[in-house]
Amino acid sequence: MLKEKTYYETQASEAEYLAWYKTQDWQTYDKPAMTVDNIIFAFDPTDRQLKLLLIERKAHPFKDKFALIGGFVDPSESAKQAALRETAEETGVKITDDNQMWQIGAFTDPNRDPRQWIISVAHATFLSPFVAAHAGDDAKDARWFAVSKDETGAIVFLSSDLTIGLDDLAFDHKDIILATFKRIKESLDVTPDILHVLGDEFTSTDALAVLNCFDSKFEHYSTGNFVKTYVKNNPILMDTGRFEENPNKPGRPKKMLRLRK
Amino acid sequence: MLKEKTYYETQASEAEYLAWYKTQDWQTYDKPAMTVDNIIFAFDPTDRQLKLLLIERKAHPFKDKFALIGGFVDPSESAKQAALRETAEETGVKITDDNQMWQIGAFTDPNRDPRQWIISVAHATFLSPFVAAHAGDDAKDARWFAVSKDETGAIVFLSSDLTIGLDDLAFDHKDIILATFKRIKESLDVTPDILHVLGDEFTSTDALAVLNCFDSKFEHYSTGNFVKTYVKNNPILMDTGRFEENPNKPGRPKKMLRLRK
DNA sequence: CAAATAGTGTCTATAAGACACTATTTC
DNA sequence: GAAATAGTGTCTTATAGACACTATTTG
Repeated sequence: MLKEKTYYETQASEAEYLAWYKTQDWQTYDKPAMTVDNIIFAFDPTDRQLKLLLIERKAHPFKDKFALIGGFVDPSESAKQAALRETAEETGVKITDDNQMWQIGAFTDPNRDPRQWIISVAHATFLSPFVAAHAGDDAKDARWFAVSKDETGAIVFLSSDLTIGLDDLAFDHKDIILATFKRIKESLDVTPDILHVLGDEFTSTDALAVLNCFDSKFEHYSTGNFVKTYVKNNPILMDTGRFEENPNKPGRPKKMLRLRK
Repeated sequence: MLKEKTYYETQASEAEYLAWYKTQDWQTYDKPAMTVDNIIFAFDPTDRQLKLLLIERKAHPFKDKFALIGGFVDPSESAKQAALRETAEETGVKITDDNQMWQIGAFTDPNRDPRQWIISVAHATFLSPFVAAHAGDDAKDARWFAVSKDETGAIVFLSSDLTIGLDDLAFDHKDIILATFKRIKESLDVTPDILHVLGDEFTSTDALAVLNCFDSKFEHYSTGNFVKTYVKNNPILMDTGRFEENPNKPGRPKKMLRLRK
């Protein structure tokens, strides 16, 4: 028997090896279930704020806690394909631009789920357009939370009648979200893909509002310096030449910008 | 039956739910096998070059191709713990500093392994000290390759009698290595953890040699400008006040630098 | 016209990089 | 002293950010 294995592994052709491999009944290693969790960001045009989609869990474990959107990965798809599928199912939005979804990483602590060995590959999604949230089967509620910071600088999520902190989240979603914010912040000057939440064209004011959620250096930035640094000199943003239509507000018309390809 | 499930999921306490959960015979989702692949970098003091550890596969699939060090993840450990264990097994070096190993990401294309559904969580390791390579059971050979570039700028790996390119590697290890180089390059100015391959203390010349493998902007950098930018002004490196011992070479004695904590 | 808002111009401090010059060692 | 190597000083240029000023719109 060992001879046969050695023959196919080292003497036969790769095609022969693979054909033989499928016929064998392998004693396999233990395997984890694989899920994806999706950190979905979008920009709410009503109040011009960056928001994060969370669901309130209906069932144990972590009943009544808020959690990221997630689901199992199918054997025929990659983690990214699963995350894209879940995004389309949950929001109705089909992400087309590859830069609108980043893999953040695999979260693999064997105790991260109290039920069984379940790993999760986290993806951050920069959704556009903004759509209303609706709860699926496993959720009591689904809603958009504005991304904000408390007095101590910790990330908090605000909705009309509820404020939640990272410690209020289910599973290891605190870690996942922290890793996501760290990654987005570190990439901001090079690949500010988070701006995809603003759609194809956007104003410098909205861009600053979004960037400020990740790096407070933008807080005291004038639109003037922003445009100079990120549009005139840098290869990141560009001026479309168009202006905002129907602002319904006083003020000089805003230039529409977009990400360079 | 459905009533019982609903009761435990939504009415019972979480402890009761989990106790009940373990008694159930769940029809599970298909699960992938989970491996780690390890991109192990080290600095060879003999020729003062950054090197990458690859093994030559003894058996199908990808027989005779070079590949990253890898192995299965145990249900009791995280992917990082598995990668640390594999590193210790393969090299004898026990990594202690958390910054010496980064998770690069999960590689989950369902066809990445021709045999079955196997995902891999890639980790980059900045090994120190440098140790000789030795082939394990599944390898015909294990060796250190100097990290270099060909005329077109593509990454190539050099050893005394063999040059291999990314397309010569097994599985999707080309993608894994490309993602690793990209990530290290992007983080260079903020977290140059790759310099851990140099040990606790190192010279500016060696640091430049390592950094140059990831960003060619260091190619025409004088040690003078390097020290000014990365040691005097920046919070990344610092001068230890000591000098290199026994250089056995002409030239002004080299200052020893180290990464700030 | 006042208020609101955004974009431009200008100045200053800082930093990066080029490069000549100095320092220290081996042979 | 010549060759090899590393570190320092200085100059130029580019850029970030502060901030005053200008532009455009609503009411």
